[in-house]
Amino acid sequence: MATRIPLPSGAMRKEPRQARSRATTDAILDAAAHILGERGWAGLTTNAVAEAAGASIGSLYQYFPNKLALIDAVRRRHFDDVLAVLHAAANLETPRASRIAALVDGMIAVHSRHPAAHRVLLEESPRGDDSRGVHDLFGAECKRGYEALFMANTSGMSDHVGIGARVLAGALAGAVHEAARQGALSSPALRQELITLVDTYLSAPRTEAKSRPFGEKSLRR
Amino acid sequence: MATRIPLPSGAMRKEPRQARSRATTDAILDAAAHILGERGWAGLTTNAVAEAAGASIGSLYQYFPNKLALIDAVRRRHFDDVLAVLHAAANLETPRASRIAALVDGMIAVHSRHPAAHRVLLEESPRGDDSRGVHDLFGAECKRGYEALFMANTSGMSDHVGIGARVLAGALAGAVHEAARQGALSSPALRQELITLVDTYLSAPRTEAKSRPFGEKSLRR
Amino acid sequence: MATRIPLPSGAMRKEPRQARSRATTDAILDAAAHILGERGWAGLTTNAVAEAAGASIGSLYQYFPNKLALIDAVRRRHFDDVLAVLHAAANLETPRASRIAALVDGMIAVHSRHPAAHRVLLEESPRGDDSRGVHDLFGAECKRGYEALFMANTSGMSDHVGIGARVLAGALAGAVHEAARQGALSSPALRQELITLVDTYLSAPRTEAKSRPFGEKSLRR
Amino acid sequence: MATRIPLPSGAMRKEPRQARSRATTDAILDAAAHILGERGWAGLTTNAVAEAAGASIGSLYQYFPNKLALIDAVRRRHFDDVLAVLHAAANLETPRASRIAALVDGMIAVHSRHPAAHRVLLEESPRGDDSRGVHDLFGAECKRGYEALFMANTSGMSDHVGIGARVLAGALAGAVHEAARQGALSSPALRQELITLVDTYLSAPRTEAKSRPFGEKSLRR
DNA sequence: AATGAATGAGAGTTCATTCAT
DNA sequence: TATGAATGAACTCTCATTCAT
Repeated sequence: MATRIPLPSGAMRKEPRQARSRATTDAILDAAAHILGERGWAGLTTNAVAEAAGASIGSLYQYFPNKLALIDAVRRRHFDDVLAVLHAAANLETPRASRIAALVDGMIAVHSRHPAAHRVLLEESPRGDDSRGVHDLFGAECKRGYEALFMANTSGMSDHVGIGARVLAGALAGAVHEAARQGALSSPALRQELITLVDTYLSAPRTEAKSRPFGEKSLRR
Repeated sequence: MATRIPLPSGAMRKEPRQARSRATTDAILDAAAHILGERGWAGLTTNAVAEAAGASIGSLYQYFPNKLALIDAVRRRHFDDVLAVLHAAANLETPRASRIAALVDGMIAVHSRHPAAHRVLLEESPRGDDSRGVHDLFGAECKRGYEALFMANTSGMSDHVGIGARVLAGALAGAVHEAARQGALSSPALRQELITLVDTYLSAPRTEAKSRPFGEKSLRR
Repeated sequence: MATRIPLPSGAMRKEPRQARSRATTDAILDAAAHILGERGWAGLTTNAVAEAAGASIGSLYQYFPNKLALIDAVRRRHFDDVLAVLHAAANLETPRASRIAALVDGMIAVHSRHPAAHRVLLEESPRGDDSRGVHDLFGAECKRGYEALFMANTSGMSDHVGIGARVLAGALAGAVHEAARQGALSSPALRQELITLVDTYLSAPRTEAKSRPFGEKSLRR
Repeated sequence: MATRIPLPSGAMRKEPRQARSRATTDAILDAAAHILGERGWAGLTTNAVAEAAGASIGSLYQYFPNKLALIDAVRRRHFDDVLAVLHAAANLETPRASRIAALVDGMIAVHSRHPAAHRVLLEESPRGDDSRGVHDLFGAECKRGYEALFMANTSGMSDHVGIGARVLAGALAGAVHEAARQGALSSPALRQELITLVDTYLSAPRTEAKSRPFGEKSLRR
């Protein structure tokens, strides 16, 4: 594989300010996401990305110091999208149902662009050294977003905010990825079930009592 | 040069019958799962697997015709574990709460062995040629298992069995994987939240009415 | 891992159009022929070829998809050379003796470049998948060439054209290869004996009578 | 490939005196010749030979110190056969035509056992270090045999004995190998053409005059 | 003696990355 | 600035050979 990491692998070699540069980097990122989804990590070669983007391999390295920085950038873009969805879903000025629908619709929309790429991106793929910073930063941001959403939509108080947010995040992402794998992202039934999933989970009665022994009774509402 | 004899890339070159051989192949599979979780697909080299298993690279290839067949075998083992959990959770002779607890506990247990390996295994990693068969077969089996579980634990009827089962499967796996990533698999709070997730989702009122327009009302219990 | 894309294993990955590329591929082919003659098939490693050609192993694979395609290319070049000699030797506008001398001199010249490589090339060395096509095509072309030559230089008619051409082809190649092995390719005595071989063989009286019983008499002139 | 040569690679580890051992070594040699002809040098692996011979790889190494010694033994057997044919063809007590027929028939017979193996064996395949001795010894013996045959069947004197013998040897072997490749070894026409080839070549008028300038005239009888 | 699992050097091939043009 | 030929470290896989049983 090689994966030599000579440079500080910083985000980008040069910020693309010109319109042309911007178009090139976007094309590269799109190509990377596309190939990632289509052929998986094993099929994601820098040369393949460059070719699919209509650029030369040299140009690719003009914008991204190495392969890891490239996929980090793809990931960052995906995080941005997810973050935007989360912010919308945490907006208390809209009714609860709308917020949940916005969350579900947003997640579906986000994953509709490169259906298969995201799971590879999130679940696998090594993180660039820079990512240790950037990725964790965005990961934390996502966590905060989900926690805000969790608190905004949950009725009672709960000391499970951290865990609950992660469970929600994982569950929703998992269900969407699974649907993406089956090519069922656009099914109305999926939408409805996801809403049910999120709605019922967030509606579950919770108390502040720490580690209340779980028993048969607690399962019944 | 060794004229390439494609081999069905199938399961194994030779079935390990002796105790020793069996121990070796198991060690190899464990090593592969371990490395997969520890270093991801990019870090999974056949030599690293052999070394970690305390075997020589030659021995590895005595049992697995190629790298893909190796990870397919790891995947198959994981599928078997998941399947066992599903069967237990679909057992109608135990009370509902027990079934759900068994499902959650089982999934947590299954993912505790190689916390990080499974997401890489399921979400990424190319499928061997043989996998197209074996994997899909197990995938279908899992689907059936989840559908049985869905029907066994859902109160009303629903025409969303297929989608619902997938949503449940994806959500549970996603949440568990996310927790595994955070190293929170053994947290009691996680267990409780997962039970809540599954329980509330399965308890959600469903009707046979096809594509009932989703509105504010349906979100309220 | 790089999902194996079998490639027609065909001629070349990219046709070398530029002068530089052409020089590189030629150097590689020469190096391959050289090593083949010097160290035999067992000594022909792709890395050795690349090094001998003054190129990197990567460059070699830029032009030849695999080792088999490489030796197929070497073979093809040799076939071309042989074909050219055959065409010259079948030219009826020159006197018979000249034609035969041209054949012998041509074959000696062709084998003088890589004295030992050709026998390895023709007698051994697996044929690439593509070769099945290309090689047989050239083989057929050679056969036609030899048959034309046989008919052009034989006095009487014969129903042994096919066999006779092959015998001539094999005999001449065999004698030249044997001489090459002894390093006697440039000996004038060799030239004379080869001419004698070809001349007397082609001059032998032949009749159309099928399978005339061979007896003592037929050996006497 | 490895081809480590640790032992003096002497002929054989132990002379097979017992009948059983003898049968095993013969089976191994036959298997080697068979595979060599069938799959070429690249397909000749020690494990394949052992399996084809119905022996274990361990047994093979009990009789042959390494792969090279194995093929040297195969070669030696072939040389013995050829030598026997040469001796018969040099026997002056039988009429000339019979001698030539014996040569041709013998060579055809020798190559009928493993049609394709011999060319690989003679033309290619590395010589074991021991072979340097054994092979050259047999090679010299063959050369002497062919020279005897050449002198015995040529009418006039000639200073081309050495070259002529080699040309004859190479031509005959080449023609037979070519026929073997085409699967035409048993054709009566082949036999007749080979006899013509040898007969006319040996019958060609030769003088002692050294390097008589070759011209148009010398081609006409 | 015979067996065949195990070994590991080394061969074929890929692909991240550089740099001359 | 853009290109893509060239590079070579690292990877997958084979097979000659050994040795415990």
